[in-house]
Amino acid sequence: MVVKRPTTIKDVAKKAGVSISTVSRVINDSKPVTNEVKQRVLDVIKETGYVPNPLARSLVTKRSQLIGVIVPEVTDTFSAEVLNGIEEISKMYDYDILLANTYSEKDIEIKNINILRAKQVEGIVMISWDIDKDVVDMLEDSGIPAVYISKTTRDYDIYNVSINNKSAVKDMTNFLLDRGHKNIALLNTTYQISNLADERLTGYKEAIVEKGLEINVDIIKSCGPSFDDGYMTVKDMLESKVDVDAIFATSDEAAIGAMNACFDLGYKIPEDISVVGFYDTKFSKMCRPKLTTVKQPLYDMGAVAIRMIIKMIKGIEIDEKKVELPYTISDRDSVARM
Amino acid sequence: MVVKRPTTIKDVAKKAGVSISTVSRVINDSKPVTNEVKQRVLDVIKETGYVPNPLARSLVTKRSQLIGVIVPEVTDTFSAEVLNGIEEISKMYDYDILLANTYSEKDIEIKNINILRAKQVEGIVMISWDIDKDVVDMLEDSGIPAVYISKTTRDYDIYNVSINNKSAVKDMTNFLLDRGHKNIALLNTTYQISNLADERLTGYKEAIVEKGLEINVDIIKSCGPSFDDGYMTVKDMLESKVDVDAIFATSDEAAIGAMNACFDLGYKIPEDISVVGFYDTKFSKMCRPKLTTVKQPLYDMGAVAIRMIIKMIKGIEIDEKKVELPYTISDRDSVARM
DNA sequence: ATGAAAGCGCTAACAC
DNA sequence: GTGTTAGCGCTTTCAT
Repeated sequence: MVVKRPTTIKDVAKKAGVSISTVSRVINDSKPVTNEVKQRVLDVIKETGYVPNPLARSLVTKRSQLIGVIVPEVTDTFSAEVLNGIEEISKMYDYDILLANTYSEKDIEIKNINILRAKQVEGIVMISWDIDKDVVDMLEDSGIPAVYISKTTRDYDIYNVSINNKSAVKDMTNFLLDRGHKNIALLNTTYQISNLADERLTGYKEAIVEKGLEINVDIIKSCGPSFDDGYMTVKDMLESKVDVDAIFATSDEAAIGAMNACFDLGYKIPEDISVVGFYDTKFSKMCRPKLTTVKQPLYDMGAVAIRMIIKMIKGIEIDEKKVELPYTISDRDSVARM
Repeated sequence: MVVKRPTTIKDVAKKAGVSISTVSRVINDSKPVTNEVKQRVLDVIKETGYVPNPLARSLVTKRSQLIGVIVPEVTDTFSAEVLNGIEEISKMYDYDILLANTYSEKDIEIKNINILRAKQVEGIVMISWDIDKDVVDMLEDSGIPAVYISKTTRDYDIYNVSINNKSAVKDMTNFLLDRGHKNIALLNTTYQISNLADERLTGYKEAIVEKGLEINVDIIKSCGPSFDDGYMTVKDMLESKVDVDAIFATSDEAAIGAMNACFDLGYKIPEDISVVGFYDTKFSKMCRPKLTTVKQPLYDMGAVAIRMIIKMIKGIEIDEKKVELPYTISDRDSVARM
């Protein structure tokens, strides 16, 4: 395993009998070069397999061709699919992805932002459930273009890509209502803060009230996003003998937990109780019955965020700071027509 | 959003009234510096928030503190959990992760290796289902330390982290046998090549034969790794009325597909048929009954790979090129005692 | 113990 | 159109 010294611009220049600036002009197409000379340089480059050292280049241009991506959990399906979009689009623009994981911990977020800054990333995409004020301020201070992919932007004046949670929940609630359901339980995902949960709750309530029905607080539950959270919440709820003909969980995993709780207590889905989820992750097609859920354009959210970042890097004006992407309802097999 | 020019070593030197070499010595602790001077420099650094520019540093030291990670699919659970281990450990050693996705396509793999090389990564972790000879040669040629996390190394002389597939399959087959099962169907995951499938098949056959039972080729099936693959394969198999009292799928998703096929055809799990999987991804706890499966140390595989890379970068000898990590059987609820 | 100076590989004035 | 030169921010001899 011999490590050979890579060819540099000097080597190419010497071999082609030109100056290094000419070589630079050829590789960057930055200034006109006589065709004959250009060809000679190109030949040498091909022959030697020369690749410009991006470190040296970045040092002088101040451009690293690197974009930092901060995710709460690589293993989280939501993040992974968004990351997928980010990765693919950034490659199209010759950017590379510097990845950092935070476990949703503010300290780690801040630490990672510092690392990414030091590595000279040109922009940062921040995926997180909630957004901390300190983090926003810090990113703002750094002057690095930043786009958030967060479920709630709170009231910060930041660039953000998401879907409209309130109206998504409202639409799904209406969907259930239109299918004849009257007692729709809401398993509202909570994170550290209630801002997002509030938005969703509002959507839910609006739909119910507009239908002329009453809000039943006994079937509105705060509940974590995991399978177990959904399972336990529904188990408790059903055992307390409330009237429920549909369950809307604001996470697919919780919805599947809910389905399993129903099964275990002898309820049939969707005959006895309908269950719907949120996100349309791959889980939703793996359970039986297949889960009806709000489909969010995760890949596109990543793609859009990257395109925004690149615009910002280029100094192109962006009309809207907060982008809301369209969602749809994936109607599968877990909702009855009553 | 004012972009302020970052503090450089020069600024610090001037402010502290010393030369830039002294500052360099202080930040790298590379040569003795008088305590008093050191303190002065440290104060200025703190005051200005100076962070050394890693690009400039890398340019002279030839060390980028970057490790390239190539994955077949960010959204794949296996890759994501391995990536998790890689990310966490590399941060511990002050390395950052440059991420590239390949969709298991050789051309993209090669393209990405080139990009990573150009970005001066010090090492590459390559996660892939199968390993292409061209890729191996290319990586070898580049002289960049590389560790593979692949399910099969074929016969290449490469650094690889995995589990022993043959013995894992054999152990699980024995587990089923010991529980009294006699007709164990094998859903053997196939990728482009059969090398890995062969290893697994051998493990399966050895267990059966050593128990003095006969191999029944009618219940040995090649089958993709997805939910649908498992579902269809098992549906076909059960409809053809073969004798089966257990199904061993070499992927969790296929196993869950298998479970669903059983349900749909009226078989109870585990009473009528036991089902087991492979990997222990999060799916295995989300289905009912919970899936008994071979648990692989995915996080650790990433961690071990990174540690190997770092050793290689430091020029430390590595005793074994191929590391096999221990696996266990996660015994949950999908296997009967007969 | 400290400073001066060279140079990592490249781009971008500036000359000609 | 092409070459010369000055840096980018840093580490590392080499003097002192």
